[in-house]
Amino acid sequence: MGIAERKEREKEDVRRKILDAAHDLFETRGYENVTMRAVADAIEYSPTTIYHHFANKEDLVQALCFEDFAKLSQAMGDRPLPENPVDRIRTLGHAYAAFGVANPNHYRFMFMTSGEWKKHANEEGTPPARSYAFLRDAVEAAMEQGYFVKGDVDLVAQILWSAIHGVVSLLITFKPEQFPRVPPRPGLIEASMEATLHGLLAVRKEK
Amino acid sequence: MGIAERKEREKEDVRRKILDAAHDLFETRGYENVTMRAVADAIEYSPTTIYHHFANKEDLVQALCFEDFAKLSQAMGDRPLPENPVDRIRTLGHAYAAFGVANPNHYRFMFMTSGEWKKHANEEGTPPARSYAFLRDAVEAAMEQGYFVKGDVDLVAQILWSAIHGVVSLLITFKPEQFPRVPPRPGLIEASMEATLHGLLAVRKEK
DNA sequence: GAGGATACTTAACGTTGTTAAGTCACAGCA
DNA sequence: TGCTGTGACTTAACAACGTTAAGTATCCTC
Repeated sequence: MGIAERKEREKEDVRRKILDAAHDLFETRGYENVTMRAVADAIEYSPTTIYHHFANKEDLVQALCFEDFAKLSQAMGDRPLPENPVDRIRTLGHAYAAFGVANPNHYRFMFMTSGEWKKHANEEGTPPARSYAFLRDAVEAAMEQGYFVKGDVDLVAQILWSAIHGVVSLLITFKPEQFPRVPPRPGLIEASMEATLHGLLAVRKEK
Repeated sequence: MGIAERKEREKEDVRRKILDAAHDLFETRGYENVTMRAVADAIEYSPTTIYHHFANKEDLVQALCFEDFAKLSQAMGDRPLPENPVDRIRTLGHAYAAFGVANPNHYRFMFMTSGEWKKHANEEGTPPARSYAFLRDAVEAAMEQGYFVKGDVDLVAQILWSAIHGVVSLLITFKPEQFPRVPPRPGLIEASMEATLHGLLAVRKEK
């Protein structure tokens, strides 16, 4: 009885088309220009069709977002990670920043807009949680091996996350010429990460 | 001939009413619920009236934004700033973070959405530029007095800005229970600022 | 071939930002 | 005092948005 499977597959195809078209629009026209009608036009279906595959726009955009989180955690995990935990944090940070700068519209939606869908971001196994786990593990190792002062692993992971997120989000929010007074300095990403890492290293002199 | 002045004043009053109503809506209902009609309802005028005071919604919201930037730079400058430049950076950071956490919707619009209006953010004398100047001056002093390694003042200022911005923006984007795996650790703001400052201090041990 | 499920479309609703056209009060001049 | 014009404001409408009720068409099942 392959008929049900074929129908399933055809329905899945349309769903895929919708997601791909939405992804494209997202990237080329930005979030505010991803309208249900535009997506429908792109795949040559009526707007109503989308509602047979997604409950509403938020639902569609959440599905898109989870796919992007999966891409992010893949980008963070695919190249071989250094043994040294501090170097590992550096590598992860670079992959994270590169993803954000290369996909500003997706990054904006993933990390810079609130939404009910983020309700499940903290559940183990979801893409956001997996991305965070990469960082957390490295921080834990860095503490165990004496690179960082032993302490609250999540606090340190959040410090590192917010530092790199701060740079990325400023870079994609303000065009270079819109930065207050001075465009972003070249090497800001690296310099910010190095400063934060240095600040966390165990051997340091108090002010 | 006080008539022209009185008319001027009356027009200014309506403009003020619009801005105040929009400000309130912004705070209580969030950006997406600030509609021209809602603002008009709040001040008991027709929606069209707003267009006699502002070119369009973006223009209105830009005016709102510049006012908020003025409040921010006031919040950063009103309490007496410590002499010690590193302490001054701490104080400025706290004021900045407190403003962001207390006014998430305004903060979101000021620092987390791109817009043509930000075109003028880099011009000297504008509120955004003034806020940045506070930080930059402190960094410059910290370098001259030997607290920070002498180098690119703007780079260091941008590192500090992005660090504190990263924390604030994550805090107002993700509800505590939406953080990946673990809610924001208490003291994250302070810990992040201290880590960054330590990382920038002149006396430090390389890894 | 009848019945029914399922994928899709048409047409509409209410809401949004925005604007063309019109009203109305009042200052300035005769 | 009455005419005139300016300018603040309103009414009514437009197109585009997200969303949905109702209808059509296609194809599997019996």
